[in-house]
Amino acid sequence: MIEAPKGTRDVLPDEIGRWQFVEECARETFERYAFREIRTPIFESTELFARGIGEGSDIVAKEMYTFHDRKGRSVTLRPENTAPVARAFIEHQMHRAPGLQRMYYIGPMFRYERPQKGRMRQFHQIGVEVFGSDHPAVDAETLEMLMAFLGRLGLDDAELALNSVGDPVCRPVYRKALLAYLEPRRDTLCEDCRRRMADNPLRCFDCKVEADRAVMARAPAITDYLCAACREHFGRVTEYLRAYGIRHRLDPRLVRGLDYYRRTSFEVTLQGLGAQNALLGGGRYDGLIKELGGPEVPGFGFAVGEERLVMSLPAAAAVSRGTPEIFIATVDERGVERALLVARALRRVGRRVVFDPLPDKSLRAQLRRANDLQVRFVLILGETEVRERAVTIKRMSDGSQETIAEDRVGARLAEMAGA
RNA sequence: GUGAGUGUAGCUCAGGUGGUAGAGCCCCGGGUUGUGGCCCCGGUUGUCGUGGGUUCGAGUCCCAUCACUCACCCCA
Repeated sequence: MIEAPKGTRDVLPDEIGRWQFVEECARETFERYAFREIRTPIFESTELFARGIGEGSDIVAKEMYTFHDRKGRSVTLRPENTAPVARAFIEHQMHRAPGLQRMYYIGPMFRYERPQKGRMRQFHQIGVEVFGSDHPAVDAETLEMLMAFLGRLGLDDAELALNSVGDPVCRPVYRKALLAYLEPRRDTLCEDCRRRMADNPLRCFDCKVEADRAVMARAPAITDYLCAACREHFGRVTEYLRAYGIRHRLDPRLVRGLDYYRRTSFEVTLQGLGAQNALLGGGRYDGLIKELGGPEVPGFGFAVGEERLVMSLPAAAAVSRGTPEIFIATVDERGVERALLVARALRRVGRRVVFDPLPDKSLRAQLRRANDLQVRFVLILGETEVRERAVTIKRMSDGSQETIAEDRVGARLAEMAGA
């Protein structure tokens, strides 16, 4: 049997309502803030991610789905979408448009990893990007939009953690200070942390080893090393958040894995997600456009893991949608032909009609099926009805039924449905 | 890439110490020769993940392999 590839899965019709609910909520919320959708290719030149995300990041180093096309070009299934959106921004000279550019996207991403709870090789992200301003109000307003979005989904226990990771002026200074603290303690740290010290000492803050956490708790905090400009920016962001009344936790140990982040960095965590408790992450990336060969344009954005979102949705949000309201039952071939015509007439006036051509099944079996589908009405087209050009309408809620002329069915159903 | 756990019916799972498979749900039919839900009666459903080995005999023991799950790494 051929099965879905490792790390991929089907979202079946029974579950799709939750996905559609989340996506509609996202579109509606984001568009209130003047964000517009952008759709970029699902694969890009490998170089885009190597330069955008950073050669040293785990994503680029070991998690990309990279292959060569028939002409030998190296292409990669996108592992994230900020770099592709930035690429599109540059390619289409969007900095020449007046004002800020605000975009959102919804779609699949790919990372070659061992699957576990909340982590798939093909997963989906809902994300937004704002280009063209480094004003802290952009950070604050986008965060406010994010929290509004989560609120509409009923995720009230989401926790926002916030930090500033500095910029190319102050981060190297902090890095040096952190290493100066860690070096004398190298021997007490775990193997992983010693490795982290070499490539990105800030990652030591993510360590889960108890002893290491104690060491890191007393480590210097990046917020004490920010340059004046970064400190000013971060201060303004938190002020705006206070003005909004948005609950958040300042976490000087919050570091993110992608190289392009500057200044504001944040994530939202939720209980119940398993070991992968980050629901989303984001931040400011003022150097990215330039790095990719574009003009000096600042940016800010975040990406939500849609699987993790759907997983965390309150049960009450499990809306079933578009279910049929009318079922047509027949008992012979003559009835089938009438059923096709009656169904078309009803659909033309907007009713959702299901007709399973099962005249060989007993009426009882067909009604059982109608009951499973939870339709409100069943139209019966038996021998008598066909002969008299009539239709029997059965109301499933109380079992009552009446037989009327076929050409009056639409009007009568409208009355009954309205009542 | 590393570690642990689990693979038996469409689904959820039972099957001490080896004797060639079971329940509930679902599905189908009937109780109602044209009427759902509840109830009752009857019925179908399996290469026991795969391949080897031990044995008179393997769902059960051994080895290998694959898949899934969870965790590490890292991240959404």
